[in-house]
Amino acid sequence: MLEHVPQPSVARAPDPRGPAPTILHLDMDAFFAAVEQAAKPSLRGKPVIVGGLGPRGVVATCSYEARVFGVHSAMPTAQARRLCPNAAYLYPRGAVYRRVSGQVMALLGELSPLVEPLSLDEAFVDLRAGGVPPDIVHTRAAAERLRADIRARTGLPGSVGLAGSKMLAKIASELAKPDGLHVVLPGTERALLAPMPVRTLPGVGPATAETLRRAGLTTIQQLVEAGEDELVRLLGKAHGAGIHVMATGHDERPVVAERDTKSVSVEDTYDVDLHDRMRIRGEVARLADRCVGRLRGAGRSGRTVVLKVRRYDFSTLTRSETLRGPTDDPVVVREAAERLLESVDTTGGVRLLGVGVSGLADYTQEDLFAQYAEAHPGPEPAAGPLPALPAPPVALPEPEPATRRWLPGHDVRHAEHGAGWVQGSGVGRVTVRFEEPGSPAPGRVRTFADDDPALEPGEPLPLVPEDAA
DNA sequence: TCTGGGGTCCTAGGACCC
DNA sequence: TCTGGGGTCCTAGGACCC
Repeated sequence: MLEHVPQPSVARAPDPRGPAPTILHLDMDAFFAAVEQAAKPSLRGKPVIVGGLGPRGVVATCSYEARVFGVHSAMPTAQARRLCPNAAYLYPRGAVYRRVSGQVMALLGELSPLVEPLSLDEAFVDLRAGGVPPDIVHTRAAAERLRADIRARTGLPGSVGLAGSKMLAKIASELAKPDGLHVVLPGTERALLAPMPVRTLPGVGPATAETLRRAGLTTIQQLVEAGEDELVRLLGKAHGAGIHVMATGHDERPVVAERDTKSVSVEDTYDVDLHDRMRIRGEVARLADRCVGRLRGAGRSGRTVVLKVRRYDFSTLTRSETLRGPTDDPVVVREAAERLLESVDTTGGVRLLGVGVSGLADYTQEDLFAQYAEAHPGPEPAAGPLPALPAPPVALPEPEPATRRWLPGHDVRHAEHGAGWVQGSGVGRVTVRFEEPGSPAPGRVRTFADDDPALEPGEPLPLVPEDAA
């Protein structure tokens, strides 16, 4: 799991105590919830929970005010409602988070060409590659400037860890939260790690932690004392060795700027289990089309089609089929997914279906068609066995028109009252709070009929006026 | 009123080839 | 003539991450 690649050679003599803290890890604080609080003045200082709001939804992110009640990420939303009934419950606004993330990543790009995003709200930066002198004074100054720039540009707090490796930089940003900076000084790494729980190490999740606990190992210090051989015995070769290396404070993984996407997938969990086989087939076809839509959006094609089924009892299985060549043809992917479904027993009901494509190539169907036409001049492709490739490029079916649903948290505009967001809806009514990111105080609340012609979906507004940066 | 959605990487067995 | 050994591809499942 760990790649042991030597770091680029250093212009200065390396510190004998360990590498200078030139790896920066940024982690935005409660990102989705913080964006919502910035966008909606009435929510500032209040518990905010962003996630799936249906009967099977889970919390994606919650504000610090909600964490006080015991709410956390990945908790079922129903449980969060019991713990914190007065929070604001909002559907995620993915487009807004992606836009803000783009602003943050752009600021990181100004620090160094070596930026490795881990998600919308997290990234590693190799400061040395950005020409920041590898000493604590300069790296600390760069980190503080970054935090200030992020706040000025987006209005949001972010925490930063600085250390000599990715592992320790990430641990440091966790220590820095909320809205702080933590630097791991060279030579202090092992003492910092020693008392921490094994779960602190990347790659140690619930299963590994339980295996280690049964062996009497709960702290990182104990992992070091157990030794590599024992960890390999407990966890297997690759995992055990990797965990041992990290427990001793070593982590040579380089910051990698551009990772290639290796798979594309979509999945849906249904509010109630699906039983009807025709319905299930129809859903698989829809998912295949959505998956191909994403695949094409990325300008890619793929060779292996994967069907995922989660049954009523949460048991999950996958079936896959590898085609002769990569495709981005919705018909090909749909038919493969439907074939795979034939081998799956769905009696008892299905709670989730998913379709994915892996084995990605940098081609679209149009490219393949052009390639084929070039290689096989003539009116019709031969009907021979090998190149199943080209029927002419197939268009994706039009997505079904978006039904007008008023989801809590989403933006609306009223002909008379202006911009606002949905607070709640039901029984033919929708309640809207009229406020904008720059509003000085909580906005006023109005309730409308949910088919009021004066009300329409609105565009999200910038958190900070565009000219502020 | 249990358990989302989007990914990555690793393992292990069997097929197949040389 | 009773059982090679290595390498790659495919499939399925699982752990982990945010």
